[in-house]
Amino acid sequence: MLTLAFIRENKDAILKGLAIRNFANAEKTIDKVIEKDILRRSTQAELDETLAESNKLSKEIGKLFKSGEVQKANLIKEKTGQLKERSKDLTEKLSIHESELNELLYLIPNIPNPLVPKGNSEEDNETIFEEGDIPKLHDGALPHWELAKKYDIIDFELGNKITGAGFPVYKGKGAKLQRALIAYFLDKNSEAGYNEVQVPLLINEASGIGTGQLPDKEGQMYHCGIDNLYLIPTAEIPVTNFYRDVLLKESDFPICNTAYTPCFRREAGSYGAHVRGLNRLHQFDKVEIVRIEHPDRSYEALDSMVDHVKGILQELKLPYRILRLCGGDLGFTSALTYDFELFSTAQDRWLEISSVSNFETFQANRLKLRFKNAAGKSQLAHTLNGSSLALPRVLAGLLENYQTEDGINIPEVLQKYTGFDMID
RNA sequence: GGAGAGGUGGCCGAGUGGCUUAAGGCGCACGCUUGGAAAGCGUGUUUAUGAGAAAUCGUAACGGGGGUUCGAAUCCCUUUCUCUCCGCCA
Repeated sequence: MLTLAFIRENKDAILKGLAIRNFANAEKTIDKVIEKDILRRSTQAELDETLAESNKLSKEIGKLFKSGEVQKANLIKEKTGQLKERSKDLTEKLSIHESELNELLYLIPNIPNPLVPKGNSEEDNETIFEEGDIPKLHDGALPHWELAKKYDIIDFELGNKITGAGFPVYKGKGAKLQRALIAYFLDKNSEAGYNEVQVPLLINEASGIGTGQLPDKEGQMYHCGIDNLYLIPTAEIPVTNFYRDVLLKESDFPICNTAYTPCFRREAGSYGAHVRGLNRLHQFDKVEIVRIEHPDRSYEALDSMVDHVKGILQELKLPYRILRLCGGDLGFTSALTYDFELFSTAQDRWLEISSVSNFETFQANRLKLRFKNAAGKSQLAHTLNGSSLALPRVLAGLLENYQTEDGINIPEVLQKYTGFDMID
C-alpha cells in the first residue's frame, strides 16, 4: 500500500509508474484518492474540534460538581448533548471516508523502479543474464514425470489417492534428494549470513493482511474454517510478519532470515500441459530468504540476493537465466523483481524457480514496520524477499538435465547430503 | 473439552469514575560531580494523526470491538490472546 503523503506529493511520478504497469484509469483513481483524503482530513479536523470542546466542558462539569454548584453543572450538561450528537455523526462520516480511502489504496499497485521495462506480458521481460551449458541429452531422454516413474522416486498416483492432484509422494532416493536440496539451500543461506528460522505453517488473518494476501486473495490459500487460519502459500508471510508493528533501531539493519517450509497453493483454474508433473503443485517445498533493510541500502541488498541465488545455481551446474520483469508481469506489491528460470532440457522450456523482489515501503506500510532514523523520526523500512530456491522445479530440471542412459547423476555439491551419486 | 486467573508505556509494576498519558522502579539519553570510573544528583525519555516555518497546540490510543456516563485504564457486554489446574495427546 502506498502512503498518502507519497501520493499527495508525487502524483506525476506515480502516474508515470502506473503507466509502465498498464494500470487503467490511473489518473482518475489517484484524483479520487486525493479528493477523499482532503475530505477525510477536514472531517477529522472538525471532529477534533468538537471533541476538544466537549472535553473542555466535561472538565468544567467535574469542577462544578466538586464545588457543589449542581445547577450550573446541569446547564452545561445540556450543551454537551448537542456536541455528542455531532461528534457521533462526524465519527461515522470519518470512518466511512477512511474505509473508502483504504479500498482505493488497496487498488493501487506499487510504483515500479525506473529499471522496470515497459511491457504487457512475460514476452516483454528483459533477459539480463544467462549462464550454464544446456546439456545434449541422449536419444530417448525423458521428461521428469517419466523419469520419476521409471526410477520410482515420485508417485503422483499415490498422491492422488490420499489427497488429490498436485500432492505428490516422494519415495526412496527421490525423498532423500528433496531433503538434500533443502539442507544444501539452508546451509548456503546460513553461510551468506541469513539467520535460519522455523515458522508456523498456518497464519492468522492479521498476518495475511500484513503482507497483502488478504483481504482479496483468500481464494488462493487453503483456509481452516473452524479456527480461521490459512495455510501459508510462502514462508514470506510468517517471516515478514515477525516485524509487523515493530519499531526498529537503525543499528538493527540488515535483518536477514531464511526459512524452509512447505507451501500450499490452491492454484484454482490452472490446468493443462504446463502443469504436468512437478511444474505446478498444490503443495511444494521452498527455502525462502527475507530481508528488512534501510531504504538507502535496499537495492544493494537486492543485488546481493540475486548474486547469492546465482552462486547456488552455478554450484549445481544448471543452465539458467535471469529476467527483469516488465511492468505488465511485475507483481502487485513489487517495485523491482528478478526471476530466475531454469532450462528444462527434456521439456524444452524455461521453468521459473526463483523470484527476488524489492517491495520498498509497500509492505512495510501495511505492516507498520518502521525504524528510528538518524534524525530520531520513525520511517518505513524496506522489505525484500526471494526464493533460494523452490524445490519441485529445481528437482525437475535436475532430473532432466542430469539424466544419462544409465541413470540420473547427482550434482557433486549434493552428494555429501544425499549419500549417493546416482539414481538408477 | 472443563474450571479459574490475567492482558497497562522499551521492560517491571501501581492504579475501581474527573486532580491519570498514566505513580514508582529499571533501562536509555544529556548534563553536573570526579584525576578517571562507579556511585550520587539533576533534566529528559510512547505512538499515530491534524494545524504550524518552528516553538508548540488539538485529537486519539491502557489486547480488539461495542455500550453506560457530561466524563471510562477504572462500570457493563462481546471477542481474542496468555497463564494455571484437570482431561486428551506426539
